[in-house]
Amino acid sequence: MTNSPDLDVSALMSIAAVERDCGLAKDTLRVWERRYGFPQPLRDAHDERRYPADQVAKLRLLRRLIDAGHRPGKIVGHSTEDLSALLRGLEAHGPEPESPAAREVLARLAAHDAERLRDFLAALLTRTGLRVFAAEIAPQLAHAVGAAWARGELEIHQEHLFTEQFTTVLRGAINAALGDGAPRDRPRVLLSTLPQEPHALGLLMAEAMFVLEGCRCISLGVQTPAPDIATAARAHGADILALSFSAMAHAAQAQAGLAELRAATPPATEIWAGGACPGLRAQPGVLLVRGLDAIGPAVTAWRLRSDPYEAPR
Amino acid sequence: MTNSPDLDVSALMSIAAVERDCGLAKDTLRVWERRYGFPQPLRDAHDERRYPADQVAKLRLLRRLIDAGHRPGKIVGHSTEDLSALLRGLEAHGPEPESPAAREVLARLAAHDAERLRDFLAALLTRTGLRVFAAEIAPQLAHAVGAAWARGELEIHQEHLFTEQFTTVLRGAINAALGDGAPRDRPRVLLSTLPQEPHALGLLMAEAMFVLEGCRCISLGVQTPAPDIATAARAHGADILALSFSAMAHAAQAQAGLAELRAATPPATEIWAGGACPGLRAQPGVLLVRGLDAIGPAVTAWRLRSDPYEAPR
DNA sequence: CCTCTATCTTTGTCCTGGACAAATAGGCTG
DNA sequence: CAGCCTATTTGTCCAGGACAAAGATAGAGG
Repeated sequence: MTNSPDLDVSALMSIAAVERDCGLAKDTLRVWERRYGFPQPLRDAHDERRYPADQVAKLRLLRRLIDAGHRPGKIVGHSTEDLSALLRGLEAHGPEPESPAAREVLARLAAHDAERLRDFLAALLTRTGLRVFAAEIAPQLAHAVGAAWARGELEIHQEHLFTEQFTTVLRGAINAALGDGAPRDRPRVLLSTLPQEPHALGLLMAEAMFVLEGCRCISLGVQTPAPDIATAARAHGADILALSFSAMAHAAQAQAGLAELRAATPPATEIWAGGACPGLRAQPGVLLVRGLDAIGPAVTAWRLRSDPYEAPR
Repeated sequence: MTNSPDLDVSALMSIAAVERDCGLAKDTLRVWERRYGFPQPLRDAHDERRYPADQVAKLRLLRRLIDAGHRPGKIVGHSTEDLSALLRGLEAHGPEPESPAAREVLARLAAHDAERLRDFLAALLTRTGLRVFAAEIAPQLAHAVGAAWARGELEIHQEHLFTEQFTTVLRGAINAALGDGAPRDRPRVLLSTLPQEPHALGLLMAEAMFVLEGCRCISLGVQTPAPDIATAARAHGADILALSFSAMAHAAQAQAGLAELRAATPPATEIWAGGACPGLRAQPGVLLVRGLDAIGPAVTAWRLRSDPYEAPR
């Protein structure tokens, strides 16, 4: 018998399964093996790679650390325990200590209590009003959850749960706000993110701010290719294109995308970029809107620019 | 000047972009080129493949036809027009050729009228009620929009716009439905999709059906890795895991993901799979729920199974 | 004539090992 | 300390070969 300590090899994950689970491309997995000697999968009867569960676990940790800014070559040699410790140590000293609201949210996430999480968010929204909630509380909470995830205190599914509940509450509030106070006709704002940005939270917060200013908002959701955003801008006669870039976005890619978009869009259409992405810079023809609080004044300025004679409301 | 008829090559799609867009693996794209002589991408300055838009469009058609049961070798030689005709022929045998509601939605999308599109959807919902809307109208509309996109009649941004408006309306209705009729405690249903499935519409429709049955729903949103879904199931004490697979999903990948999920989840937790994905099959430990109408009876059956003595409401 | 089984063909995925540009780090100078 | 230049790191691409699983086809037997 050959299957004494090693269970049947075919039960282990194939390279395709690992790619799905860890988000590391097959090519990357193979080149790491060649260069760093890790991972070191077994081989099945067809001489194909089979990854034991512990190696997959380590790969997941590596992925998260790399996303957080570490380099593969520096950390691939460490033990799984060391990596966990590293992950925990990250952002242990955030700029903000952590608001009571954020602590409450994290506690409810830790308890997997979806309903009470949503109730809490809804109550917070009612108490503070949409403006304060969207401009101050929401980014704070999103940041706290992101940081907790990077520290390894939250599982991915808990982040998903937060996103889902948060989206529900905020979207509901935006719709309610649309009801009272008929929006003005202008500016027409088209909101989206570029293909490399799958996070919808920032976009939603921005939409809330625009709606509060009485703008006419059209959201395309996330990950619209630049040429399609440009086409949509023309089709809808948009005055402003609002692009959101989360903290995880890559600044260089963002700049390239914005340049492409600027080139494809009529000059009369303004492009506004914002979000927590570090290193996001203004460039010719692209207005950088730093923070959600800046949206209101920017819209006022736009209205003055566009029609100085219309009295402000 | 070298850029006479051929625009800049670097604007064309890379092999990775085509993989994302068409759902055909890089290896597959290369081996097709070698075997069938199609696609035949240009090469950029680094001798890397660059795919013109028309070839990508044909690849999308091929993908759909293959999912519908055709073999690559038999159809790869046909022209784009022939393939469109084939695809139309397939969909002509659908249950309805195209409902008046679908035609109306497509018309409003064509006019880029976001607000009237949403008003129309909301009115439709009010008129028919959530049950009929979610179970019958919604899939019909989603299918019609998907088909129109595949036929090249809609731009991507119009599909995005539809998704966004549709999500808003349906999510609002689900929340309203949560208000009346306090849900029963069981079953607890955890909803999500696997990483290869980014479409949220099917998931949302399913959630509506579960909520109407008085289930306690927890949605993780889309693209949760299988191990994380399993962890979440344990954490929430879920009775049922509901997975959605859209028409664009790859049946083989879906099966593999479901098998992985089944292996990682306690046997007491049921796994239900559904959606428009062609070729989706039941497998040991996974219940195939064919169509949204089947959710109600399936929940009733679950309740009988789980507690035969509790009187049905 | 239909059904089941055995053989042939098609097709997706995996493999090795090489290459290279983009991103990042490190060192230097003003 | 900021800005520039160089070295290293790292992800992705490539070619072309191999093979098993899935699908089609043909033949045997009811």
